[in-house]
Amino acid sequence: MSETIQQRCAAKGLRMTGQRKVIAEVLEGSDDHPDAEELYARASARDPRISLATVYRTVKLFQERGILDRLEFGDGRARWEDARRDHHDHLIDETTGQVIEFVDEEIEALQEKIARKLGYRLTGHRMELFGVPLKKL
Amino acid sequence: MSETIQQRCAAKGLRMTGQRKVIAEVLEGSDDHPDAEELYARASARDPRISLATVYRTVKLFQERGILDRLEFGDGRARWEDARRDHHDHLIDETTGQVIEFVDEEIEALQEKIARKLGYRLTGHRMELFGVPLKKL
DNA sequence: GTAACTGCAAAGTATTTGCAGGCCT
DNA sequence: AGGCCTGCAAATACTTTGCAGTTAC
Repeated sequence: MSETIQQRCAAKGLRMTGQRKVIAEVLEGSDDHPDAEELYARASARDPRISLATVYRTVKLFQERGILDRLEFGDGRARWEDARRDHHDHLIDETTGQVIEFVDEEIEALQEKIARKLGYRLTGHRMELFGVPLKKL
Repeated sequence: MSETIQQRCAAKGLRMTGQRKVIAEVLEGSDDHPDAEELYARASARDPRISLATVYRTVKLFQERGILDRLEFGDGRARWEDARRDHHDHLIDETTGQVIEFVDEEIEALQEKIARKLGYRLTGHRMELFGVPLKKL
């Protein structure tokens, strides 16, 4: 495993308040894609001394520091996940809202190829397969 | 070229009010990705007899009928484009917000392959390359 | 000690909706 | 004619922010 979120926060010199610790722990223990409200619920369960506003401020801060990735699944709210989770992509079933994680080696190469073709350089791994109308076979 | 938006509306039996005609025309004449506010501005320029609420209702209706695609570029508002535009994908520069359209044959095959692997079937062509941190070379 | 952080509530965006009147077919 | 559509404004949903008090370092 790679460093915990808290370790990365410390490495970046972030002041670790009680609230930030709790939010970091919640995120470390999540392998799904919680939105702010859900994070707030999980964090409040551990420590009620926390507000929704702080959740919003914290995830934004963590994202700016590259600790979290912000995801959008098309339902109008932002979702969050540890930027250090093993690389994977998301496939969203627009009818059910189901999120499927997957990995594909070709995507790695393709990301690189397309970016290069367009005169860009990839500095991260996040990619979304987005908005594909799907039906179960 | 394929059918106009208005033709597809008629084919689907949608009542063509003055407002819907104007919005359809604006969309037919757009090759970018306007949001609701921008569509409202362009439509108002042609005919001031239109409200923002109607723009929202109309794009939602058109999307449900498969006439428009809804895009999300990570800035919190929905963007719209004709679902019949030539197939292409979007690469978003998260720093500048710049949207780059591109086409890549491998993506076609990859979409199909991944969907199949996961037990899904693609019924459309829309895909987004999303959330990739980029830097100009 | 002091600058950064937090809770609370109010403000800000983007989008949706109830209602009374207007317009396609 | 009759139901669908529209404008307006209020409501909703998500997120941000001003301020006064609190806390990490």
